[in-house]
Amino acid sequence: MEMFSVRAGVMTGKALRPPMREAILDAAVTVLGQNPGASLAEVAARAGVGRASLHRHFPKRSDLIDAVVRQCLDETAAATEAGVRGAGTARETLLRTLEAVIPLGDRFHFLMSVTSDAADVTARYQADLEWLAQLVDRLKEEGVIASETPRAWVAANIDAQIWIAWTEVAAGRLAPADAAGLAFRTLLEGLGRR
Amino acid sequence: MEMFSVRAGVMTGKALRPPMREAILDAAVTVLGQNPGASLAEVAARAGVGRASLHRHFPKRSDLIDAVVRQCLDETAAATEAGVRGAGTARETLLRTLEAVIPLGDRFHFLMSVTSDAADVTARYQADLEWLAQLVDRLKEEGVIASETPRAWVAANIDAQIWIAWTEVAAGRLAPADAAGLAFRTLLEGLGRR
DNA sequence: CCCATATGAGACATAGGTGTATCATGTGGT
DNA sequence: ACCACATGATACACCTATGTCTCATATGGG
Repeated sequence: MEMFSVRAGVMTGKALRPPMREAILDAAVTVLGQNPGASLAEVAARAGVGRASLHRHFPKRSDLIDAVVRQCLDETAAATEAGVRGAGTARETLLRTLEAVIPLGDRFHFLMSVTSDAADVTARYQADLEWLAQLVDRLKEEGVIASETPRAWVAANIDAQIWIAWTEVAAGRLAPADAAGLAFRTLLEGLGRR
Repeated sequence: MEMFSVRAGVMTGKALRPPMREAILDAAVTVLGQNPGASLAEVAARAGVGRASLHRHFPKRSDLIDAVVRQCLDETAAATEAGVRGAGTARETLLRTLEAVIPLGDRFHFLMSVTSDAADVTARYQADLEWLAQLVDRLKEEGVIASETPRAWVAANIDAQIWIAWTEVAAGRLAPADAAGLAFRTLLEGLGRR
């Protein structure tokens, strides 16, 4: 179930174990995402490291939280950026964004359930919300979405579809390849029969 | 912001202050709903009650949790029952259920975020899920929803619409009278322009 | 081979939450 | 007026999590 994001190991040909910092962050996303009140001992155990080592990299609990939030913001930002990069209609951008973001559902969920009071974190969070608002406006301009629909309502529905799709995929009830399409269709056309 | 559910005061003509038990349960829904890890001192303070008195009514934390979960189950069950009582199409039942359940969004959210291991609680929870599954089946039989759509997907979307609608109402961005209709329309027709 | 560095394990003090007991006060009913 | 009872405040012991420290070990580079 664990998935290590291997970024090092380029220079040397040897298979490098991911740095401890990465292992801890990955474990924190999983453990704290399921239970925001989990102890650092649980996080350390999941990461396969000693609790003392965890404190060496992240002296205080809030340091760990902030680092995880920043990583989640990095990953989701990279995903949404990739979705936006290919120019096209807002409708196509929405679909590409769903495809890119749904696999990061656990990251997404973590950002929802945890609050960080670091200044840069809240700033970046606001930026993400602003970006989403602009996408909604473009969808309205293209006539994809009725302009009377409240922006907050649309944004909340997009978030919800991402979360639902990831949950269903993670539960094994939905094929990963089908997730984005189903979320896209449900978002725009609902569950009603055409 | 507080809303006391007055059930006593029938025999006597005097205006009775709601029993302490009710005040504590209401406070627990609010406080523990926002932060499941909140301390009992916070709950007691919100209820305007001493921490010792809280322990007299609910000796252990788990007792309080269980009591809150049971009350939330009672309230949501009463609401859904009212929605089902009036015979009609599944489509009408869904709309009535949304109208009845959305105002209980905080209760609903509490049931989602908190886990209780009491036997009767899990049993009633299963019963609620079963009820929802039957409603989904009826919606499919009537042709309201495509029969290929996975049951879990439909159920998750109904839950999401309830939560979104309550959140928007609570935030003051949506009129309570509009909530159920908007959720109903979004659920069946999506956000796309007709 | 030797050494710098990082890690794991454990001990330790501290803080905060939980649960219990006690006591003074206030309220309602008789 | 009196009494039974519930409440609030306080003190207390207990437990868990946190954060710091020390020490033995291993690993990797020079």
